[in-house]
Amino acid sequence: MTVTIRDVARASGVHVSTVSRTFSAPHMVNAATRTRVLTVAEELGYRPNRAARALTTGRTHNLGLIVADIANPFFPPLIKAAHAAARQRDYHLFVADTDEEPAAEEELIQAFSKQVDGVVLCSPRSSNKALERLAQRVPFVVINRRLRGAATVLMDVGHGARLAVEHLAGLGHRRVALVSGPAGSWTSAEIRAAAEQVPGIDLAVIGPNAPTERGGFAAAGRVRESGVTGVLAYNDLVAIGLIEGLGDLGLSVPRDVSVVGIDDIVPGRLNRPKLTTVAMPTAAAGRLAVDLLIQEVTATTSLETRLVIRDSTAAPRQRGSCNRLY
Amino acid sequence: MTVTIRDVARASGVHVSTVSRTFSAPHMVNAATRTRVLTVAEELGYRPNRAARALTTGRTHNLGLIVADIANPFFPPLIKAAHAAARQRDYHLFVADTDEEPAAEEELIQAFSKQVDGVVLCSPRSSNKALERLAQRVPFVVINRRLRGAATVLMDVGHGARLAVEHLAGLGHRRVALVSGPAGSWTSAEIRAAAEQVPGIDLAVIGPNAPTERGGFAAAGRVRESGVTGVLAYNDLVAIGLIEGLGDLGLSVPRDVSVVGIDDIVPGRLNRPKLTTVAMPTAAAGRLAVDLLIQEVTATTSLETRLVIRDSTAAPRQRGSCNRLY
DNA sequence: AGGCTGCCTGCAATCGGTTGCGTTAGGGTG
DNA sequence: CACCCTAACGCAACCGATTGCAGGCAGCCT
Repeated sequence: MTVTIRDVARASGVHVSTVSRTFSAPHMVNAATRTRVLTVAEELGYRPNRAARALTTGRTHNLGLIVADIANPFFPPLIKAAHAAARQRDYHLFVADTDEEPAAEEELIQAFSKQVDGVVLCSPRSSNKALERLAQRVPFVVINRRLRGAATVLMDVGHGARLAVEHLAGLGHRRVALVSGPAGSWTSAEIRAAAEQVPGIDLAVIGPNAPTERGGFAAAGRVRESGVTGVLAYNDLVAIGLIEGLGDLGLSVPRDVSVVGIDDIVPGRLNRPKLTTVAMPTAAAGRLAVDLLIQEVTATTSLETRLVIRDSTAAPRQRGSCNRLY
Repeated sequence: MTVTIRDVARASGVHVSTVSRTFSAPHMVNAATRTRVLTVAEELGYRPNRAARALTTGRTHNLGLIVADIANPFFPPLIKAAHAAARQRDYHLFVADTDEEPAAEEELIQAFSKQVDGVVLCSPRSSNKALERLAQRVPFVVINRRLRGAATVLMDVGHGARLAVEHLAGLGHRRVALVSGPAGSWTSAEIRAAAEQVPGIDLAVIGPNAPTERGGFAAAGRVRESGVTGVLAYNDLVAIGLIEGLGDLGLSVPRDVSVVGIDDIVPGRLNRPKLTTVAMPTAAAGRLAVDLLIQEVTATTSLETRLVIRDSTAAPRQRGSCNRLY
């Protein structure tokens, strides 16, 4: 059936331990023996069983990646990058989806624990207490959240938000709305704190909103009433929904209102108008998280974000024509 | 460190085999003993080591999922559904990305083989020969490709393409272009064959094209020259790119040209105009593939596709005003 | 009382590899 | 020539769990 180390040993006339060593400690075996074992193994189609190896070494060469929602366009680039980084070091990647449920998150970490060398947790929703408890069962690195004692990869969304508002200010906008995300979100707080620091801007906060296209769509009315000329949305989906909602109210983007998103997801790039947005380095975050995990270093990293200026922002209309809208 | 079956055995005063049986064959152990073992296990925080279990049982309770490109919006819903189905039956899912390279595909299957009970191959690019050889190492089910001897899940894109062209015909279009995909693609051939069967339609084939937004954008000129009033695009990305390209040429969708996509990916839903498209049941395919794998049934299934009519299709303009464009 | 049956449980081999330790052979040294 | 050293390999225990087999015990029948 499946060819084991013993088959190779028999066929090449050496002990199993020698075969084992030719794979895991080649320098300990005579060159001639090694090549013989190697060719026999090749002929038989032998491949070491990683699960069996893990039993004694304690290292599985597997990693887990847990995200809130695989189908959310924010995550796939991160998953892809994490996979590539893992693959490069000959690790395999379990991917799991919590459907935004903290309970599923904890359950998954538990279930993974024996089968992986570590897990990458993306924007975890569980409580600090639960996470600290779980950290004792399996090493992990957290993306997009601060957590004592765990390696952390942050994306500096605050800085990006600031750039976005400054960009609006630079275009001449004075009254800007922040269409915020869910209450209690770490990201939401970061964005708000940064946006409020930009001088010369009169900031209206509209929210909380669902972090989805529908959330943005639903906020259009309040944005209009607020009389702002520029908007920073919680994320690109919200921005896209908002643009559509504004369109239904007769407001055109960027002519009547400028809109900046956050994340730089694919649908935003394909949107019309193409979305000006704060690019989150999700690929870099995924890659880095995997590297930290494999190298077992506990560090806190903050990744740069940058502003990508496309077509959804422009200078505000003249005061006269602007007023006409209200 | 990590609590094993032996720890539980010692703490509850029974032999390891009894502990093992309370978990894997509960009916074989006395109720009183069972509850005692269970409570002790709970207290100690014992969780069976699946890798160790796999060694004797031969079943890992892991599945592999290999796709061409995780970041391609077509795949995430499929991955999510596959994960959910696996999770429901207490399986874990390895996810891998081949970056469209057949060699990576074969390598990944090999690497997975010892560690999974089966793998789901999505639109595999490898040769039939290679796949048939690999099928002997590990069971797999193939999505979106016919393969002798392997379980297969097909999405009936031909039927969908036919519905799309019939939809255009029903709106009054007579001259329709098929903006095709890469040469040699199974899907591309299916679409073309089906589209050609619709009576009363004069079909122009434009292509091959890259299956991307850029491919669609680049095809806009030829679409215009062909003088068609309706287009069926190879997929939604091509459709989105095409719409943008047509816009740059002064042609508006759906006023001047109707465009139908295929796949029903998120960016198409968010696009403006919202894309009329052939919905591929990717979630159902992912779910089904996993179920087939777990139940070890070899079957060929063809999933229904359906047409989702949105805003990118309309009746063609009157002949006079239409001619004005050329 | 003796024998039979069936339920629980223990024993030990096994899955595929890894690894500390012991053995052997060969070479170098005094 | 005796001695030591080292390189190369074999031996066997072990990782954490499963499972066929056998033994103990209670209950039932004759």
